[in-house]
Amino acid sequence: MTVTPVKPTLQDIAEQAGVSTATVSRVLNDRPGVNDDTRSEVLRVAKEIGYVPSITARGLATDRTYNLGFVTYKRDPQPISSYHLNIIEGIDQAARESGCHVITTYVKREDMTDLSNFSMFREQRVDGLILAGPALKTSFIMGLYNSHLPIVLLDNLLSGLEIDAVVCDNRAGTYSITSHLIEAHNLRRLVFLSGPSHWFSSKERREGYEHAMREIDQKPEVFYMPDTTMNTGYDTTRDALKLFPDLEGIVAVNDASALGAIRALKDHGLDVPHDTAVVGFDNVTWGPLNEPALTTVRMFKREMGFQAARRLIDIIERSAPRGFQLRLGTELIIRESCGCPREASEPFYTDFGS
Amino acid sequence: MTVTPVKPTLQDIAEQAGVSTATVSRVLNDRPGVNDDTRSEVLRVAKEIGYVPSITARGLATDRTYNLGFVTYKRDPQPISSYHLNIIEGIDQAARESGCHVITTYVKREDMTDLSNFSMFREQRVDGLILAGPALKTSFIMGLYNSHLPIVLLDNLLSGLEIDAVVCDNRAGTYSITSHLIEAHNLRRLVFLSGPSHWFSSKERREGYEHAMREIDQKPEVFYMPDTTMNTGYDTTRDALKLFPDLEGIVAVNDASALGAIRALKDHGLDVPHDTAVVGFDNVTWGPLNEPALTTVRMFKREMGFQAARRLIDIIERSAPRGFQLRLGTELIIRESCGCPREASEPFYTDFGS
DNA sequence: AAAATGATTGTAAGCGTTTACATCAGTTAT
DNA sequence: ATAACTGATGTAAACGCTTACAATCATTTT
Repeated sequence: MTVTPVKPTLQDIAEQAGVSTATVSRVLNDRPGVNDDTRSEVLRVAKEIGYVPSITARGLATDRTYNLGFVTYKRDPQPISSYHLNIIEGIDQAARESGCHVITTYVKREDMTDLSNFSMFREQRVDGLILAGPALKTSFIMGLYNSHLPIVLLDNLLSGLEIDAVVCDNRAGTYSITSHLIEAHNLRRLVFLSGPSHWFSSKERREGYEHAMREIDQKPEVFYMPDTTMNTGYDTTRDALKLFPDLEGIVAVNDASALGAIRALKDHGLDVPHDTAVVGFDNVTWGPLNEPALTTVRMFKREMGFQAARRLIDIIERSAPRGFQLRLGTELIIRESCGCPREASEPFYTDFGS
Repeated sequence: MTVTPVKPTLQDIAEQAGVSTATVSRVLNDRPGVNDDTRSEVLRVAKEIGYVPSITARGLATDRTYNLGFVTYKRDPQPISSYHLNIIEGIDQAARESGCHVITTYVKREDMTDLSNFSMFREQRVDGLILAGPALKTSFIMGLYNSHLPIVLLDNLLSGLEIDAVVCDNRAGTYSITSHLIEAHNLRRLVFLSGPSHWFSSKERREGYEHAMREIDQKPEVFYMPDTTMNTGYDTTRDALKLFPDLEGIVAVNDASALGAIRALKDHGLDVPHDTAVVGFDNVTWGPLNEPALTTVRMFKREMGFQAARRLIDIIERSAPRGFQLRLGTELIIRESCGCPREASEPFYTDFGS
C-alpha cells in the first residue's frame, strides 16, 4: 500500500491541481482572495494525496516553532510535583486549539544559574514560555524576560514589572479558610506555616491569614519554612508545638505541608481536628483520602494553565499588549480536618489511576 | 544593550571569520576535514557574537525535528495520572543528553479513532514517539506503527510484532507479592483485582498471581475491572466481599485500586490488614501515607522512561534494528497493608510539594 | 472607447541550515 | 617536470513553506 512513503508537499498539490504553490498556501491558510472553485479543488487534492504540512518548513518561513514551553522547577530527589499535572492539562488544551504543542521541561537549581545552559530552549525551540511556580529564581526569570521571548508567569508574579502572569486570589483564599476556622469552629490561636518569605504566593497567603487574625485582634504567628514539602511541614509543626503548646489550629500554605502537619500532630499524640485543626491550600488529589480528609482551598489549576497558554498565544500571534495580570478566584473545600463533620463522600479523582 | 535583537546566523559567522558557511557548518557539527586554526577561529567568532543554531532550519535541512513525543491516555474527568510523572522525568533526561526535547500530549478516547486527528503530531512534530500505558487502543498504536514513525511502547507490548517496548517484570512482581502474603502471613484465600483482560500489564500481573496460587493448590479468583481507578477498586471489592465473605486478602493490579479496596473493606467494617490484607502494584507516592501504609511492588518508572527514550533515540539516529524488548525488574516494598509491622518511617517523597 | 478598478493567480525571493560536488594548493610519486 | 593524490575550503542546490510584488483579465467608471 504505502510503497513510497514519501511525504507529499505543497508542490505536489500545486502540480496536481494545476495552480501555483502560492495559491495552495493561501488556501491552506484560509486566506482571502482565492476563487471558490480553485479553493475546493486544492482542498480536494490535498485530501486525496494525504497532505500534511511540514511544521518545520512553515516555521522557518514564518519564524515560529508553533511550540510552547512549559518550565517548572524540580528539586532532587523529590519527584516532579503532580501539582503541575492539572496545569499542563489546561495548557495542552489551549495549545491544541491554536495548533501548538507543548514542550515541557524541569529545571533544577543548577540549571538556573546560567541562561546559556538553557539556550536551546530559549533561542529556538519555542515561541514563548510559561514559567510556573514560586521556586524559579528571579534572576532566571529576568534573564528570560530580557531576552524578549514572550513569557507568562503562572502562580507567580514579579512586582513592578510589565510581565504577564496568571495567579489565583491567594489572599482571599487563606482569608476565607482562616475565617472559617475562626467563625465556624470558634478557634483563635492559629499559626501559619509559610513558604519562603520571598515566594509570591506564600506572601499573599500569609497576608490573607494575617488579615483574618487581625479582625479578631489576635496576633498572627508565622513560621517560615525553607520549602513547602510534607517533610518540612512535619518538622515545622514540631517546632510550632514547642512554642505554642496551646495551639488550636494550623493554617498551612499548601496541602503538602498541611499533611505533614497532621502527621506531626498525630505523632505528638494530638487528635486532628479535635485537638488541633489543620487546613491547607491547593486541593491536591490526596486530600480526600487523608484521615481526616483535608479541608483546603481549591485553586483552579486547569483553568490557570489554560488561561496562561491563551495569553501566551495572544502575545505571540497578535503581539497583544504586555503586562496583563489575571487573577482567578478560589473555592473553599470543606472536609474534616477543620473540624466539620464528614460529608457524603466524593468520588475519588485520584491522579494515579493509570 | 540589545539594540538590535537580531539573531546571528551561520552566515554572520562565515563573514566575520572570512570563511564559507559550509566550513562553519562543519565546525559546528564537529565534522573532520577542517584546519585547526580555522576551526578555532570559527568557534571564537561564534561565541563572540552569541550564535545559537536555528533548530528549525537545521530540521528542515536534515529532516528531523529533534523532538520526541510522549503520548499517553487521559480519561475525562479523571486528571492526568501522576503515574506518568516519573516516566517523564526519565524521558526528559535521556532526551536532553541527546539534544532533544519532549513534547507531551494526552489523548482521549475519541482522539484515537482517527489517526488524522493526530496528524500534526504524527507527521511533523517529532522524530519518534513513546506511547505509554495500557489504555491506548491497539488500532491507534498499529496505525502509528504502520506510518513508519519510530515508536517505542512503555509498559505495554503488542505481541507478535517487531515493535520496541520497555516493560517491567509484571509476573515476577505479583508472584513475589502474592507469595509474600502466602508465606509470611499464611494467607490462602486471595483474590486478584485485574484491569481489563486485554491490557498487557494486567494480564501479566494476573499470571504472576495465578502462578503463586497454583503453587499452593488454591483456585485463583480474578475480578476484571473496566478500569483501574480507585473508585472501581472500591466497587469491585464490595462485589468480591459478597462472593467471598471469608476473603483473606486482595492482590490488586495497581495501587489505585488497592487503595480503593482498603476503603471498601474499612467501610464494610473490616480491619486492614488484620481481617483482610491488601497489596498493590506501582508504588505511588501516597502509598506510605495511607493508613495502613501500602505494601506494593515498585516499578522503576524513571528508569523505564529513560530507557525508552534512549531506545527511541537509537532508532532515530542510528536506525538501530527494531523490535527490542527491554524488561526491567521490580522491587517488593513491604509496608503495613500486608500485615507486616510498621517500619521506621521513610521520608515523605510526596509528589505534591509546592 | 479609454481608463481605472478589483479579483484572482503566478513569480520568485527568501527563511537558516546541510551537503554533494567542485576547486585549489600543496605534496608525493613517477 | 608531470601526474596523481590529499587536505582544506568554497559553491550552490536543496529542504518545504510564506509572501511581497507583478501580471492577467473581467468589470466598471468616465
